[in-house]
Amino acid sequence: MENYLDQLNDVQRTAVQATQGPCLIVAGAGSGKTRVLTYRIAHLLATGVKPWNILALTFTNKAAREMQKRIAQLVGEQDAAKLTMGTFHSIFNQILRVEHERLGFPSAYTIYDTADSKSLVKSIVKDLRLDDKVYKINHIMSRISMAKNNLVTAEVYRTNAELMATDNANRMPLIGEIYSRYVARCRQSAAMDFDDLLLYTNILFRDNPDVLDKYQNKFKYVLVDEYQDTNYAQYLIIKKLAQQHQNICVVGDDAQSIYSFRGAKIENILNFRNDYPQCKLFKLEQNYRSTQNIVSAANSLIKKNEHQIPKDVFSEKDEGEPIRVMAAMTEIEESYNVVGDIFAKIANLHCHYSDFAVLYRTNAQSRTFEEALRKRNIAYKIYGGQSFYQRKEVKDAIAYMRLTVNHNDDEALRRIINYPARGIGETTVEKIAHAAFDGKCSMWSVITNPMAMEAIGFNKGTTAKVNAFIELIESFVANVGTVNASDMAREIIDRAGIKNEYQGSDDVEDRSRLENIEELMRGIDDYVAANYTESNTPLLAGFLENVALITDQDNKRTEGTDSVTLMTIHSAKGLEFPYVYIVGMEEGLFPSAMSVYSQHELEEERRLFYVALTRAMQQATITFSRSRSKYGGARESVTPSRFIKDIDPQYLSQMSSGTGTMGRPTFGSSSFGSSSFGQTKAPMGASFAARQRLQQLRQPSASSAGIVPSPIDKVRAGATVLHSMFGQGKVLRMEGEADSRAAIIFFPKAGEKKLLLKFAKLQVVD
DNA sequence: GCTGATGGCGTTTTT
DNA sequence: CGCCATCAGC
Repeated sequence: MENYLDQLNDVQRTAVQATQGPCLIVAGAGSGKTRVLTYRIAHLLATGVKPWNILALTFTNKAAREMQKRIAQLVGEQDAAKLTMGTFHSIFNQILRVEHERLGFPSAYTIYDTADSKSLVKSIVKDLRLDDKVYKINHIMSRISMAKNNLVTAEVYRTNAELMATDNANRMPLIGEIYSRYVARCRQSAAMDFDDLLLYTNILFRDNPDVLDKYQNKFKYVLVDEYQDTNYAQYLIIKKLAQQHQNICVVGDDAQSIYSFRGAKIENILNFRNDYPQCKLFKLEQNYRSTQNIVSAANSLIKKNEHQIPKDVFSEKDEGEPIRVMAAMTEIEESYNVVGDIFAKIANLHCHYSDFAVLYRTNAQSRTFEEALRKRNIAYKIYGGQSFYQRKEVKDAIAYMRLTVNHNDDEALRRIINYPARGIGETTVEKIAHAAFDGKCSMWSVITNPMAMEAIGFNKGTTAKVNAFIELIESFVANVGTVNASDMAREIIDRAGIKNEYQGSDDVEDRSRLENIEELMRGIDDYVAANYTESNTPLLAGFLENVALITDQDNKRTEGTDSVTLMTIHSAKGLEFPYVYIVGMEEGLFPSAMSVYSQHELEEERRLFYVALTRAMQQATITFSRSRSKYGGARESVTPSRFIKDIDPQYLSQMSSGTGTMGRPTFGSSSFGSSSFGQTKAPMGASFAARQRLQQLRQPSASSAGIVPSPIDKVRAGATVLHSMFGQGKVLRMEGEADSRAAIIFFPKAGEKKLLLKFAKLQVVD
């Protein structure tokens, strides 16, 4: 502990020691950002600052946990546990639970997740009898979210000329109205969405100077990680909290700001020095992660951006290899090249599967790589996709718990009032919802109010069914304040009969649903175990307080297994791998986003590419396929990424282009991918290209020499070939075994034809 | 209520 | 091209 300062380089050490006053730490990729942050906190503690006076904010639970762990190693569990450390949302959620009265919310308010919000917006659009084809739910949600992130309340929204003009131009003049109703319905349901946690914190501090003062004095030292990712609401909270003591330290890297689509404002970090003119600026420029070549290549790329804090990231590691650029004819070949390369490295270099990462722009791009990895029996894990808490069965179970704790939670009620099916149909639910709307109350208040129910005029059967539902929930309520969360949750699951839906089925899906419910129960058990003391019985309400803020980003089940990582570049931020493949790099990072970038978007795409490159420690490989077009299909007139040419060529490999499938592409000229297949109607051109493609499949390119594509891929590629060869023919489906299949092709003039495919050799059968 | 057809639409993701 | 949501129809 006493020599912890020796474990830092000069800049890091000064940054750690500059504890007083505002401080901006610009941390280049791989420069030991987390290290500085944790040591800084340790140093604060060592110099006598009390742990409860320190607030440290992160963006993900994972980052918070990681930091907590590392601080505990430095200063011990005791002190580390007394720090206020966590995500923005979780910390301000905690504060709002305490100060709820100031905002007129009950302390057991529900947190609506994205699905709840979406369903609420949908129901409002329906109430207003608007066309949901015009009023696109996702668009409305992002407008509302954007407004909240910028602290624009519904009233302000509706009086803001610019916002209204935009909505009018988009033929959605009533978004302001939807926003108002959304806010009202959330209130009636005693619910906050994710954005509300930040918005209401701002309102709390704005309207209650005494409360603000209390927290300003509690948090004498404020530290923020990933500052480049803060949005306006977060920015303002931090600013207010730090106003009195001015001990605000933000850490981040403007070159890694890649979340503007969800409200992040790179300006926050760029303008920090304007907000705090006396701020001390530290630049962590030594990269401890990557070879010189990777660092230089990344620098040469990011240098092209106008808006940035200039810095000179350098590495003292070996020069290392140049960045490899590999082109392939098809995405299948691309994945074979990459996987073949991984395979060869594992065989030759004695490295592990977990040393490799395949990074792409969109989740959909993982498919071909998954298949290629499976063919080779290489273990892989794929990040992204549905998270545990978003699964239907888990959400259903939690909805029961939510409704038990907060009766007014309309979204929970809607979800389970007829689940498992108890004969309460949609019509009934809509009638209740309307009555709730008219009465400005929650749906629960309607169904538990005999007069209201009478007024709607349900028949006996329906009334009985609704009453049975009420009784079920009421029976939980009796115990929810005394029985511990585990037992309570078990009682709810059993009595609600959720498991019956899946029990006894031998469908794998149903099995996994049961397992997920068990997993949820174990999670609640863990919560109880972690919070149990003699004087404190952890209740269900306590578990629910945070459950919406939990994600399973770092899943225990996949952690530690030796496997290749497949993920989007976005989710790779903060990680590092010896070998990184940045794949699918044609047409920029996002296949359909050709030449649509505004200057800002272009710079963010460049930063994204920068993030991808700087994940690599030993070697980075960029690959792209010449056949990928916007939505599948075969098209050859694809320009290679405009971003590859932003890298200084001296850091790129000059690979042999002997096979025509490898090597550095020719930039800026039509010689690359000049054949116009897919656009042409000339069958000869198409079949020439198709023959070429077949050639590719028969003769694997240099990097994949010795690797024979599996029959399935040949057939799959075969389908593409067929499509190309016969021009207007449409491959309807494939039949038969992998190595000998039939392709059913529909020809507009000749009708259906069956073609036999044997190892990609074609034979017309019918 | 469930199933098949049909049509529309399509980044990145944490909380 | 495929996946999803939605809806008609049993």
